[in-house]
Amino acid sequence: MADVDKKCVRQRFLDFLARKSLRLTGPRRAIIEAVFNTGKHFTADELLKWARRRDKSVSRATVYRTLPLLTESGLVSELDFGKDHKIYDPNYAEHPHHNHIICQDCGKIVEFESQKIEHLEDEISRQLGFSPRAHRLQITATCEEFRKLGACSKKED
Amino acid sequence: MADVDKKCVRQRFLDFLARKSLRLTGPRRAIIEAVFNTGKHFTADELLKWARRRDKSVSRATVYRTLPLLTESGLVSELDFGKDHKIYDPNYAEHPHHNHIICQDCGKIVEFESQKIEHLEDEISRQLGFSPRAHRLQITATCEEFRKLGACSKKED
DNA sequence: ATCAATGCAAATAATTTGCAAAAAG
DNA sequence: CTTTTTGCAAATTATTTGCATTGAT
Repeated sequence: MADVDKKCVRQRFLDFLARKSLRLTGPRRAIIEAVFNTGKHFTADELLKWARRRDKSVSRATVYRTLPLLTESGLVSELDFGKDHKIYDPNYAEHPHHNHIICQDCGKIVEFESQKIEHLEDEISRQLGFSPRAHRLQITATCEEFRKLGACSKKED
Repeated sequence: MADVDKKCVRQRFLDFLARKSLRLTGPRRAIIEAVFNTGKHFTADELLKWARRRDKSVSRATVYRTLPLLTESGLVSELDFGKDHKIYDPNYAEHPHHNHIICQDCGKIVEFESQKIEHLEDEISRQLGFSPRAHRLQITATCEEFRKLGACSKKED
């Protein structure tokens, strides 16, 4: 993601705040910077850590109060992989229809899009009497590289 | 689902218990009956309620300790719709590859299968260097019937 | 008898909330 | 100044766990 895009998305969120007459405070600024300077998925706890690097005083409560604003703005989406915590995805604005592959070996989350799958989803939904509004497709997989080499170059952290 | 199937699935779970030398106790029996006598998705709390109809003494802890056995057996699957609780699906054994449509209007969850989508999922996974192990596809939709008539005959409870 | 399974109550852990103080517009 | 936002600590809620007791094999 180019720096222009990051700036653009951040600006769109600032506009969102302005539109709702919400105030741009120090803690909020730190959280926003943290969110839109990463391309990675993150948890509430990670976001708190990142935000505190910019402003030591940011509280956990403020992070939890800001996350709903981010998802409401449509610029971040909430993921759920069955863990006890939610994962947030800052890549929603650029690719609103993307899906996820979660690697069982390295934990990495890879994103992909498919017009074909989406078209089939629409078709089936209609047949069943529904109008699709959103979809979530998650594939759990093992990594071929890991199977062959016993290690995975995609491994994070 | 025919009664034969229910009996069959229940029997498969009893076999699973035997294979692992796990004991068939009263509370477990009540929980098993409750699970395999419904075709509906359920929460831990609902299962507790149903099991207690059969055996008043069943404790919440036992329900929570039995659920992992059910999923481990492969006869029930765990769903996650981003709510604060998990939902369990007793229809896994018959249709291990099914997907879900969640109606925003009436809350109903409809199941469907699609070979075509699954084939595309496999293809894309391979292209990205993965071997797919499991997949979860959830479509959130609105109900056409509701849109036209202002009411939804699928509405549950 | 032996060891797994239970109920109970207390413990977890992520998230939410009440409230008085601080800061934005 | 007025209203929103904050940090703190306490509350919430689904789920898990320690432990003494019960029950299946």
